[in-house]
Amino acid sequence: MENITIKQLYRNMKDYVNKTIKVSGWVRTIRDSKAVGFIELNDGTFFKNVQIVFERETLSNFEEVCKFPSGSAIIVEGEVVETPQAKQPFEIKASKIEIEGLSTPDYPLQKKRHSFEFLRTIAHLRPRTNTFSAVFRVRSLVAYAIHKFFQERDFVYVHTPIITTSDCEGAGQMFWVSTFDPRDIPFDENNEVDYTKDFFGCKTGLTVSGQLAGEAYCMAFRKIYTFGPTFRAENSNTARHASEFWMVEPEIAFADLNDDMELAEEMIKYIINYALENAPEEMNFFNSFIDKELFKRLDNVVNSDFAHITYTEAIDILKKSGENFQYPVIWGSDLQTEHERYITEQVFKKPVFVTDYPKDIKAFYMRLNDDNKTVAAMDLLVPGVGEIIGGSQREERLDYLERRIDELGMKKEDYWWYLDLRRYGGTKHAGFGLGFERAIMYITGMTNIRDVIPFPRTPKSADF
RNA sequence: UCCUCAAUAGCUCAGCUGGUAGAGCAUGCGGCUGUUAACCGCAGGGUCGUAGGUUCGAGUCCUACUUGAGGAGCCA
Repeated sequence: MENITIKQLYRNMKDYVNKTIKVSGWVRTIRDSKAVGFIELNDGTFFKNVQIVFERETLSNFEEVCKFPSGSAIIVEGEVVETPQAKQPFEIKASKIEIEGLSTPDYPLQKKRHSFEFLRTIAHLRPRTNTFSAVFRVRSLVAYAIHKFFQERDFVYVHTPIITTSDCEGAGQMFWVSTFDPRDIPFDENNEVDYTKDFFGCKTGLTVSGQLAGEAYCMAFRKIYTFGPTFRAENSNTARHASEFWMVEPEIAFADLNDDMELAEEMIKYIINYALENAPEEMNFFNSFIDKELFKRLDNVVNSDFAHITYTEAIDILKKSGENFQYPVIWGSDLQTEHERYITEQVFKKPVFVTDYPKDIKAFYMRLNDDNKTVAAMDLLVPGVGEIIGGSQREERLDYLERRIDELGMKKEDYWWYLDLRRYGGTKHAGFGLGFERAIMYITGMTNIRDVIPFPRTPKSADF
């Protein structure tokens, strides 16, 4: 007998109607009465459940089935029957129900709403709930969409190192990687930690960004992207920060900041469309139960051009807004969250690129503009989530880059290979970093980054 | 790291100005000819986050700590 997935059933229902098939999955709930019972069965392949009907008269183990606790894994044989009047389009009249793995009555997932906080404490079971089933299927699809988007455009996927000596200057605190015995760390004659005795013979950490390495491959393949885990040891306690997250970092050669923004906008629209087209049930669920404005917002993103504004213009708008901001609006200081929110949520009500920030608040590798005060940087701000992308045109002029490294008191030797890229046929080039989880939050309407990562790592929390 | 709030049954919460704990859901048992967050009846279930303190008496007041949430900083 054919073993059918619930996805197949829903997608090609007509092929199975009035046929006897076999399905297997996990019991979400069971309701029973004297003569008949109903099982909500989910087999993992599809967001929706299939309803299994079982009757005392026709099922030999009726009593036993009634007592299956939620969560039990079962195998069902039965006939597919159309039910046009009912809530669900069809159901399965069971002729045989076998237990594969029994659950227990203390199964933590009840037939009721659970708080996301509680579900985080059972992160190993939460993918069995509607919300997390939807989140993580969408996460998977969007990851695929990102590869698809870049591969269709001839980008080369580069695996930049996870363990690295490059700390990308200011991108964030690193987790250090060492095989030292923490109770017995060797020191040199200056009483400094002697990293020459460590595993790699130097100080190493987990990557905070693959960008610098990405640039090297960009200078060979022209268009590249990275997509991998990123680690930041920042003591950030917000709904938008995690210590381990995934980042997408494309880098394009012979390209300037405008090309960079075009790419970013095209990519965001592409992945949103991909989710809407390939996970309609999940997206409908988000729109109904997580964020009632979701479709409205996403439609607005997909169908409108993103706004563009320079940092200086943004300061101007904020100053003239008449809003009573908690933090003063001063040219030269970074935009505060309240400022960013005002611009993207109140002024434009859609994604906004803010460009050309003062050089002193941005990283050393960003290209100096002709005004000598600002750099060719861009942040993409979106309503609700805030900064979802940060990018820039990179400084390709060797003398400018060296001068900047000196100004900031950094050591040129540490960047020898990065400077080489400018020495040996450097071109203008640009790139950006997309916070993958922030994109998932934006697409699903989930408001906490801990709920879009299977087993999230945040300060004081690395369970599972 | 800072500010604010929270922690009571498996879950979600109530518990007033201090007088030794309650509901709904879940679970168990029973009932119900088709339910769909099923319904009806009965039952079991709590050293009130931890450690101190004030008090005749603390879930309730005070202190510290832990964990969580929201906001801020940092960023993606």
